Amino acid sequence: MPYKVKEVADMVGISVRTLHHYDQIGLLKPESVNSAGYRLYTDHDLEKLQQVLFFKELGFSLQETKDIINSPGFDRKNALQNHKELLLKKRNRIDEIIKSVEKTIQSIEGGIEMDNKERFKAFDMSEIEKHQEKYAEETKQKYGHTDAYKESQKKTSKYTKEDWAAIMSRGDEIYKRIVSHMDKGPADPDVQQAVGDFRQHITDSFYTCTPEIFRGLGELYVSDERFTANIDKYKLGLAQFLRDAMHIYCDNLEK
Amino acid sequence: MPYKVKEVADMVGISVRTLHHYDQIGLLKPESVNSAGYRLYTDHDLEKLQQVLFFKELGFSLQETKDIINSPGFDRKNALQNHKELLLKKRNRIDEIIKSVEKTIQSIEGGIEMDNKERFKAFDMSEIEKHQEKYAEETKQKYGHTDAYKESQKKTSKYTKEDWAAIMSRGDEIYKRIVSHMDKGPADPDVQQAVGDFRQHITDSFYTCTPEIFRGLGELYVSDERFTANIDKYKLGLAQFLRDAMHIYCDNLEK
DNA sequence: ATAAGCTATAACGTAACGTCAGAGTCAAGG
DNA sequence: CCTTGACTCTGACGTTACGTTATAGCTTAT
Repeated sequence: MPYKVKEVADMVGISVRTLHHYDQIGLLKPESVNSAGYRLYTDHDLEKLQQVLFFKELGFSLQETKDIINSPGFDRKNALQNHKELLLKKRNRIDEIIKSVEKTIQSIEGGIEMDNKERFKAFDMSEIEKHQEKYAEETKQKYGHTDAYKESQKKTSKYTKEDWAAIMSRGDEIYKRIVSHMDKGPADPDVQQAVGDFRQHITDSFYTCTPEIFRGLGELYVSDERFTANIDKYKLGLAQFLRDAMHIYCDNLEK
Repeated sequence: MPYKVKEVADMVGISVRTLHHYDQIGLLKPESVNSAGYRLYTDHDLEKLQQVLFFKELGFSLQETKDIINSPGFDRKNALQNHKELLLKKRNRIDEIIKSVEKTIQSIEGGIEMDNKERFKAFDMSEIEKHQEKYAEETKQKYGHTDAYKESQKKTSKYTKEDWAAIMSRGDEIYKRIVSHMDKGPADPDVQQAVGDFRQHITDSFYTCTPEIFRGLGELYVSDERFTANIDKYKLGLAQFLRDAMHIYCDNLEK
């Protein structure tokens, strides 16, 4: 009943290496592994693989795909609706390019010059990219209202003024420690140590900070200017630096 | 009148780095460069860029694209016809995927299982890939340069100055050895031995030198005066002598 | 029991750029 | 005339999503 790598690979038209890779980065881990270490995929895994291929077709990176389909708020049906819309846009783009090809042929035949705006407007991806970003943003926001959020609400509701002060001071200390090591780059052991402490601090004070959430948090620090401004008060560029360091930290966790 | 990098980049919706890259690999070099080293693109360059983007859209690698559009037999109009066909296939593929998405939605709503063949057949690329290969093959043949050319490009691209020096010196040595035996005629064993070494040298340094290619090369040495002149620098008449010796060598191989 | 065909991990390679760093260029405004 | 900000250059290392190769263990049919 379970499928081995090559069976899956042949069935869906991808390489064995691709499946290995997806396993490695934690995007699609087989439901089980036998005693010899062979990966065994179930129908459920294939369903997930289909999802992955949809996202891939639409130009999402594997990391984004992973973040989206693993987020607690992920709604498969809603995702598929979104896919359909994006695919329609993609088709429109191809139609535009086809028109552009036809026009170019005509311009050759008729000896007519084509102007440059005309020549390149069909390649425009901004519409599609916008939709993608919106989509990614949407799903990210959704999980702001999930378990982590609830847990946080519950914990913080009981905090006294003194508790808050302690938490803020601890955060302050960690930020400053990171700033003091900034010159050594985001991958530096001391920085990574501090980043680990930071994650623990969040888990202790607010909610269970999973690697996924932690990564998302890092992204937020650069994408939301309110966060950026607040963090950069410690040192200009800290937000970006922190995001990078958190990213590296999460990457290392997965290995 | 000429455009600078950023102007082009903004006009077509790609990055400056991409243009740098295309220049670097020789895919799209600007028509001119000013005294400060600034790249200056003309309308003609933009036309070529449009071609490149078409090929890119269709999934050709930059190397393939380069080979195709630089080949003497390249016919722009014919290429565009081909593009149109491929784009139509691509659109069909997207239509299939859209159908697949719809079916998946239905299967969720209806609680119906979708079987695995069904699930993945839309992602199939074989049709498109086949067309691409056919296309690439077609234009390649027109050129006459085949795999040997490609192999040579690949090998030689990695050579350092030292490598080149070694190769040239080895060729030099072989030529001189042949000259030293010229009085004994092209069929002489020592000459034939040297000719064999020469063929091996070509295979090692450039491309798999089959007997057919080797024979053709010999012909080239007398038919193309640039080759003749170069070889006759060692000794007047060497080119003709070498051709004869290579001819005999190949005849002997076939027996 | 042995070959053929599959599996594993590890590690290096590749394509098409992205992303700095360090330095020169150029047009507009003070 | 000089400065400043936006633009340009050339390296050169980083990244993504795998491809490729090497080495070794497993499994199945003859």
